[in-house]
Amino acid sequence: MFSQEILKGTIKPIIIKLISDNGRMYGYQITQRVRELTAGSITLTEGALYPALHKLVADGVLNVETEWTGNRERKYYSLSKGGAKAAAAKLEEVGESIGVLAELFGLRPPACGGR
Amino acid sequence: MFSQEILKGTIKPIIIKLISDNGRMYGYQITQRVRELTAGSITLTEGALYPALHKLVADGVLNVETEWTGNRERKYYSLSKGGAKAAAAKLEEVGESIGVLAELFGLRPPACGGR
DNA sequence: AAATCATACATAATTAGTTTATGCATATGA
DNA sequence: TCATATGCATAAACTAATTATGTATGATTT
Repeated sequence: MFSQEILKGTIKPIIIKLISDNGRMYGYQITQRVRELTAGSITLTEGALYPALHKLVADGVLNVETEWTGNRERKYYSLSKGGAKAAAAKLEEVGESIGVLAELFGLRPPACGGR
Repeated sequence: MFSQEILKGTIKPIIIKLISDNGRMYGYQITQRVRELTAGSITLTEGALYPALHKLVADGVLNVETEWTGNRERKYYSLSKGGAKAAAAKLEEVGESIGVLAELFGLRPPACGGR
């Protein structure tokens, strides 16, 4: 069982990670992809997702382009030029942080040669 | 650089982990131990720590005993009888969650034989 | 002697982030 | 026709953390 409380503070990094990997994505797609990648463990709610996306745009990290497929609106997000550097730094920071937590909680078997 | 935002939602599990490992600890000691174990990466602020401790007591997870060493007050916390089971479950949940995040962020080299 | 730091507790106001609930709109399948 | 899926969005309520204080003692530094 995934602990949703751990998710706090990770939504923006998750968005950045997915967009970094896929070039550009739209909101609904992000929720589906996260569900897929985590085998249902993580569910991003709209109430958390959309404000986070808007904030990333406001902060200049992401760009938005609105497109219409048939009669349906989609807002594609991608890393802004300036945002790409910030995003990479952020991801590294998050990686380190997760590593620290993993170690603190004894989740890194030393035999495995932790990174 | 550790991202404090990742810390959100992990304070109570961290407390539980340390007390599980050490039997009983007092607040200030927990802050010092966490700093030590994480080589300064994680700093628990009092404003987050004490309310969390009080809540764990209120929830019946922890017991408190007040002691005096010289003229200084210490409140030792330990797992309550009922809390031990809940604590173990919580720690497993957190372990899984960190694992899911690690995988999502690509922090688990498959060569290492993910868990 | 005074100031600063370490130990040790605590709370209150503010800020931030999430959940829950709701809303709009189109398309599809039961 | 009603539920489900797609796709966006926001607002109220809740939870949790930061920041800023506050009390008090002991040790160390200036």
